[in-house]
Amino acid sequence: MKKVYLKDIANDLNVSKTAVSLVLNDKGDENKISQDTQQRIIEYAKKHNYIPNQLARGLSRGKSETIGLIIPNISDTFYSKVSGVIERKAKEQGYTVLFSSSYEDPEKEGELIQSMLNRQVDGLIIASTQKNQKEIDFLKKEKFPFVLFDRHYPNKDTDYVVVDNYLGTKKITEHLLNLGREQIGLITLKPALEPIAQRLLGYNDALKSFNIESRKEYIIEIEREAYLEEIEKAVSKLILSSTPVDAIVFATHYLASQGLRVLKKLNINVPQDVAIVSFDELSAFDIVEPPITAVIQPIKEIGCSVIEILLNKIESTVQQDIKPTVLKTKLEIRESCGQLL
Amino acid sequence: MKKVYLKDIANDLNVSKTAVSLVLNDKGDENKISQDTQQRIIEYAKKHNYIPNQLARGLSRGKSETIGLIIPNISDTFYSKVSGVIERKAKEQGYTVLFSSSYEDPEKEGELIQSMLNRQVDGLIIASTQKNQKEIDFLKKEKFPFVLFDRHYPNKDTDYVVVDNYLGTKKITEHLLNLGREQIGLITLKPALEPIAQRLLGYNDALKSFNIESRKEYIIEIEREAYLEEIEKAVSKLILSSTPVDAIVFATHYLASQGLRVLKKLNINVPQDVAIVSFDELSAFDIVEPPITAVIQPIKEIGCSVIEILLNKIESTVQQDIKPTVLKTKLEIRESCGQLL
DNA sequence: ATCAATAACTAAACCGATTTAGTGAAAATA
DNA sequence: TATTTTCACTAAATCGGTTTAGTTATTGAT
Repeated sequence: MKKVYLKDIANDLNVSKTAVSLVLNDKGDENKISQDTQQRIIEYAKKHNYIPNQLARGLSRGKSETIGLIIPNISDTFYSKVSGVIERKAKEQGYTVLFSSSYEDPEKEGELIQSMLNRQVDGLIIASTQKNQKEIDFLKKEKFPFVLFDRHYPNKDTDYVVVDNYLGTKKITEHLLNLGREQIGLITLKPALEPIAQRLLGYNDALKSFNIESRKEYIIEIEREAYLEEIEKAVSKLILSSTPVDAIVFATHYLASQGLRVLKKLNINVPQDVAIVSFDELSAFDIVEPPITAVIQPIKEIGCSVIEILLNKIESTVQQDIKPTVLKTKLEIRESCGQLL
Repeated sequence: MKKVYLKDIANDLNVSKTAVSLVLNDKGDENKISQDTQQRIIEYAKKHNYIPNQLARGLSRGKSETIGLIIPNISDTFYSKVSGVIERKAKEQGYTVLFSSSYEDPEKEGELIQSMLNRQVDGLIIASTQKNQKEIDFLKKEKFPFVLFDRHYPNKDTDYVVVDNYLGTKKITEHLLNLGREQIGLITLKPALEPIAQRLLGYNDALKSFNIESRKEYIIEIEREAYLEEIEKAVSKLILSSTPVDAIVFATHYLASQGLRVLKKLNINVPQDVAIVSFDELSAFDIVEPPITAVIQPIKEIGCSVIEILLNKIESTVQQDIKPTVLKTKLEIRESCGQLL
């Protein structure tokens, strides 16, 4: 069975390509194609399994019904879950998703944006490395529809969807303080990224609100690329210091799980010796030993907001306002903080 | 700054579209375009940030440099990790990945295959619901490049990449038997899928090789959609039976983690009261309580094999043989099986 | 001086749709 | 009866590239 094109249908049925195209795009009625002809076209198309070529379609309509998704890493549970939501919602509206991971490489991210643009995506969703001011400016200037999520450029006026990283971290830190912990360490990443910077602020402000001075040596900023090794040093330093901590805040789920791994290895009792909390979680955090208290990100809401804003921008003809969305996190209390001291 | 097209470059530089196209596609030399002209074209393109339209390009070349990835669920850690590998490798070869989740719905999967085809993907990667014989036959008949992974159609002659589900499950079951466990239950899914069926076989054959009779009431097959509730019943049944099990094999990572959750809730000691093992794992399985013994799938190898086979098919002009790939799993022994009884 | 070969291009067809601007015939209106 | 509307279509341009089949002008060989 040979592939069948619009032209073939037109030829075989002795009608014009125009008629076929109109009918198959549900514009037969408004263009007064007779019911009989419509029937014949639709039947023929179905019978011969006509598959329209989206490249041709996209080219002539200037719209590809595709959106580009650029994230740091699809293997990370947070991004894979948000991606799942985004893809499902996009599909519901007829869009397909092209995705690529930047692996935190700004240059790669820049290339990906270009590559997505030349693939004529109708819009872009980016969890950025935050080092591509130029590309973002370009998108803005061209009025190209895009939404940032998870990480935004705080000095740029763009649409974005983030969670309240500041408040989330403040909440978990205060939770520790409320339980009587006072020597609280923070293991975080080098704060190049906005959410990470916000988490540091939240930690500091929580201490401040309890009149506890933030100690430089309690705050350890790790290089992401070498976090597996560095976290071991970090934990040891906090625990074996002359003034050891009695609690540790981990700024991401992978820092927390690796941190717990190290604590177990060092035979430190959690939460008796140190309490731990995590910003963001893994699905197994409730069955690890001990179950880890964490601030949870509203995955579904993030994905839904992102896609809603983007599709609005793509499909509405009037200029949409730029609207930042900041979602609330949720504190999930488990046993890794222990009871009131 | 207006968008610049091939035509514009040609007009502004007083050369033909042909020349511009050839030069920008690195075919200037072989088509004897003078160095000078090449220079001018390349400079102009760079200066004006020329972005070729891939839809147009794809349309005229009959190739989109895109591959389609259809999986049950991008949010599942196994698929998201394999997807990560696939996307990275694809990108290295200049391909971008379109992805969509079928959520185990065969009808949706069928639509996705059609949708990918009309988007003119150059090849397809599918972790199938295994209920789309028709579509698979269609792809075969059209000689369309595709590779199945994780789940294949055992009665169909196609390329696929899977792990040895049979042997993997046999290994973990035998591990339990070697430690002296004899009343071994299996919590698995309704065996519509090939890997699940294979896991059941592996479990049964392990028992057989130890001359232990497989008991019907020890094998519980769960409906995937309702696994969270059903697993509770399943575990209770195995544990509270008049002849309770002393070990449970879980056929997937999510069954295992949910199973452990339930065991904890029921105050059953693992591994003292029951040992547990899992086929496939979550990244936190080493820090849950107790750490769960599991059979590990070689994620990276799976992804690499898939993409290698597919790109080979896409890019080679000669017909490639159909080649099944079966990869080995690895047994990761942790504490959830305890010591030799 | 003549013919073939080569260098440096280009015009135009083509990919497979969508869409604009019409067309001829029949029906409705003046 | 003449004119306008409506009906049921269609020819051809267009989207933005790639590619085939030439075309000149120049150089080299005989």
